[in-house]
Amino acid sequence: MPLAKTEIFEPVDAQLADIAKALSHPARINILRILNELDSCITGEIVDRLPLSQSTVSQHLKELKRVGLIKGEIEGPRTCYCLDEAVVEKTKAAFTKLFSMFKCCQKS
Amino acid sequence: MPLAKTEIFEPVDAQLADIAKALSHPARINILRILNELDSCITGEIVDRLPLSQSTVSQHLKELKRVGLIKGEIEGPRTCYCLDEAVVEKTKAAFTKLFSMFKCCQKS
DNA sequence: TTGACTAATCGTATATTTACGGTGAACGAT
DNA sequence: ATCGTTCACCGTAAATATACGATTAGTCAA
Repeated sequence: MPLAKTEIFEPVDAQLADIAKALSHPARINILRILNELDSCITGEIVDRLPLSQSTVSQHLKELKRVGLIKGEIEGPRTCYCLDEAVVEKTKAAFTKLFSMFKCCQKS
Repeated sequence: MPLAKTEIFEPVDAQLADIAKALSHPARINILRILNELDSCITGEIVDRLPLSQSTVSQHLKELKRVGLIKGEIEGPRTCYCLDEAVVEKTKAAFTKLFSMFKCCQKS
């Protein structure tokens, strides 16, 4: 992109778009499912469950951490990841609010 | 990306990621809000309301149309866009399902 | 038919994303 | 102190995304 015109838009929309971007790769959604299932686990476990290299998985984890959906705690030579429940709930609320805006979603 | 490894993942996750991608730009969320407010309108009206060029807006409309969230009907020299309510509702349901999966979202 | 208008598409430039192998820092065990 | 393990990060390559101006196809009015 020649220029990130993101600042020009409403902060609400920019934030929603930013989280949507974090969810815009199946591997990252998969990671969220894994962390939800296991409560918490180390990078290697996630790598084992995904058809991606260690470095690629690490990048996806970084992106999820960037928007706050997950948090990582260093435990010796490992890093233990888990969902940030507060952020997950906030994100759910944000999407719920977005969709509740639509007239067609208010009928039902 | 060297190779789109998207096919390797669960279809459910791939579809969710795909729609999230469509929502991953503030301009596109803005367009959805505009269409929801006006019920339907032509490209020019959307261009007037966004700080982007006509061709850029047209690209964003194309992306939203790609995932089905909006539909465009040619009316003479204009194209009239509106939300595809069925798809919007399905999308809402898909996100609701995703978030209802999380343990932390089941407490409340 | 000509001319004005609308909007999709093309071509282009730049930024970002995705993916990988490799490196190195940090830790724990020997 | 050395060695193996783990994983974040670097560099790199290729694909996509974002933005714009210019072009083109289509329609309608004069």
